[in-house]
Amino acid sequence: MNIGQAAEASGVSAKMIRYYEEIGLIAPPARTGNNYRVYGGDQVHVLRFIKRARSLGFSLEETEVLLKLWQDKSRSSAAVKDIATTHINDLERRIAEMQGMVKTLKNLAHCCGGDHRPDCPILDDLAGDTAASGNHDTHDHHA
Amino acid sequence: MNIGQAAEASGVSAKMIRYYEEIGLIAPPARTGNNYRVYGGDQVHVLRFIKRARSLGFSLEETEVLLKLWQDKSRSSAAVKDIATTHINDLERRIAEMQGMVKTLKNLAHCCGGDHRPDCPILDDLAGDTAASGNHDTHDHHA
DNA sequence: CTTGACCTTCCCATGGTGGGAAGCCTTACA
DNA sequence: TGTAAGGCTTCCCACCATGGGAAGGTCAAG
Repeated sequence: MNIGQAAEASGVSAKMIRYYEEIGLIAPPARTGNNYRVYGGDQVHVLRFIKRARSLGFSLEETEVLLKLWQDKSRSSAAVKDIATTHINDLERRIAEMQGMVKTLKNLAHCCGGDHRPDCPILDDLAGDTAASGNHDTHDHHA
Repeated sequence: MNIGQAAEASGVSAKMIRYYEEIGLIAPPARTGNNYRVYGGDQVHVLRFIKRARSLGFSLEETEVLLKLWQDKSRSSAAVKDIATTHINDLERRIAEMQGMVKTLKNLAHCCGGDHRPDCPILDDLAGDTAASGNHDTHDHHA
């Protein structure tokens, strides 16, 4: 199985497969006489593992640890759970952060006319002219 | 006002101020005889604008557009609102994506014993041995 | 034998940010 | 006056993952 087939079978691009090898995430595969990489079912399985971990938002670093745990038959599931819960917390922190942004932006957008006139509380907020004053230099020439 | 003071006054690091200048986000400031950058209140205002936009998750590209709109006294607030709502949608899409990850992970973590034994549905899922079997440890562990 | 589809390595780009080196300038203090 | 500290300048490198593409080797089918 060449790298192209392995990519197709795993859903990981050939580019990334080479990269994962380069950074030591996966072992260098065998090579044919023409220097082509050759992969087997096991390697594809590993690649799919990586792909799935990435799709759940684990970093490559975390993925590497998970991969080692997966291959370590005497692991404790607690170690895996630790990584997962840490990652969940991280995700939830980022979600909350973004939700804060959304909330603020929705507020601002709600107050913005969205018309042909220049008056815009969104820009006022960005500029630091918070609602209190409300009077940036505008309304000089408006409709 | 040197770059250090401008950084302090705006909350944007000196490093970033130079970078923003390099990519054309802000205009090159005047220089003193010793080649030091000199900033005034206006520039600091611009930097604070950028800082605020970044803190709301706008990309530098979006920030550049917003900055131009801010400085265009004849803008229409609709243009600003468009950018904001697009950004809100983008944020909400990413939030939903991460929430999906969290949901899956919580499920898996909930089913994981988190003990000294190796059986771990999280790894099973990553490995693709998911639902079909489902018989990891079905046995009761003090979950 | 040619054509096209692979494979190889190598370099570059992205988005934002930080780190740090080498060298100049200014200020303060002994 | 000498020196030390700290600020400024430019320049290069690093991160995290991923993609793009060039230059060249190789293989299979027509």
